Amino acid sequence: MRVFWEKGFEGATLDDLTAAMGIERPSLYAAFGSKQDLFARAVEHYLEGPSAYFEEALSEPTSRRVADALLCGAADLHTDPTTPSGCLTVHGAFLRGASPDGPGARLAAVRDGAEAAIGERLRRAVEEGDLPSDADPSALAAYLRSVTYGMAVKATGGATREELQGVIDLTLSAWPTA
Amino acid sequence: MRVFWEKGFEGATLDDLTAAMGIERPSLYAAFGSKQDLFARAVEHYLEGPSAYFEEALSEPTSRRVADALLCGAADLHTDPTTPSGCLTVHGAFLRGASPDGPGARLAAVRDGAEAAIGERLRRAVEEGDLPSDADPSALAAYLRSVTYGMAVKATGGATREELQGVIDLTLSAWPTA
DNA sequence: GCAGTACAGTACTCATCGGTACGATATCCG
DNA sequence: CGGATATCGTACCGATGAGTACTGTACTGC
Repeated sequence: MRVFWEKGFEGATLDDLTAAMGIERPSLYAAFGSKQDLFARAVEHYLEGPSAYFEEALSEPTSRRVADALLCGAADLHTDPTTPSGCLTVHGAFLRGASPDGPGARLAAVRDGAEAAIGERLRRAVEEGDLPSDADPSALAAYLRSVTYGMAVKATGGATREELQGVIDLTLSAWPTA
Repeated sequence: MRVFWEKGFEGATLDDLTAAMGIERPSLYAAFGSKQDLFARAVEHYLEGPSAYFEEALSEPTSRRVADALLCGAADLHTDPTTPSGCLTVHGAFLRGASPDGPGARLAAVRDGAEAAIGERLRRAVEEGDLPSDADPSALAAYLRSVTYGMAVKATGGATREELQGVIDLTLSAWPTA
């Protein structure tokens, strides 16, 4: 997973992958079938492990705390010194092949699903009166995702957690209150 | 330029490039030297052409108008139907090689330079009283760049100009006033 | 009209990538 | 202890990428 995270799908060669896993190529193919299948498994692990903050964030009681948890979770993850910088799913947004069943499409679905989930959560917040009735949950979700993507790009380029905190603070200062 | 813009440095093959230019490989090498050199030229043209909105935006009279022009210019560019989606420099943020003189490093310098230029402009705005004295120009610049990068990622994934406008509106609602 | 030169295009080289066949080695069961 | 089997690793294959040598042609200068 870390190899894909660090180098992306195309940047990760089989030599990289086998070296990181301590197994040889035939074993890898016996266990996973293909590079694409292995990547799919890596994405699953990423979503269940490092990116698990996401689901937890959606469970926060107020929309503002949801937003804060999403942004801080992403910033923590993208600058965690024990893991590669940046975001696996954002890294995968720039794949050569655009085949509808390829890894790029899968990641696009993951990203779209995440934004939709945030939108749903914020829609509930409007219903609960936690957000003003004229707030646009979809736009707020797109905003949060944009900032998150942007932080991933900046983290890939070497931004620090502190810099990203400044971004988060400004982002949240735009958050509407009921 | 368009080929690199659309496919990135590594995604653009020599066949793509020669086909787009209507010349053959040896002519390309005679004229530009190498793929990297050609890419450097493409980046120059990108900065001077499509991305020229940037310098104009910095000349806007108020910091808020600077921010608005930067964000709208980026959104327009990234969703212009006559050009590839997304941003050449963001696309290049995810290159395999990390060689200090490679195309990745060059683009990183471009991105860092852009953020620094925005920071400078906003610092001036603080001095001029156009921004409150407790505003943090660097943080605001990082915020603008994050949103811009995020819009580029979203545009690459197919976001529309209208969606991005929602992001811009929210982004600017966080803008401090003197 | 002819020699010299510059150029365009074809076809090649070398490296690397994803994926696999095959031989060597170890393991398990009778 | 022996043989079938499962597993591991080396070595290979076809495809594709960047970069280049070579040949034929057109054009210039005399």
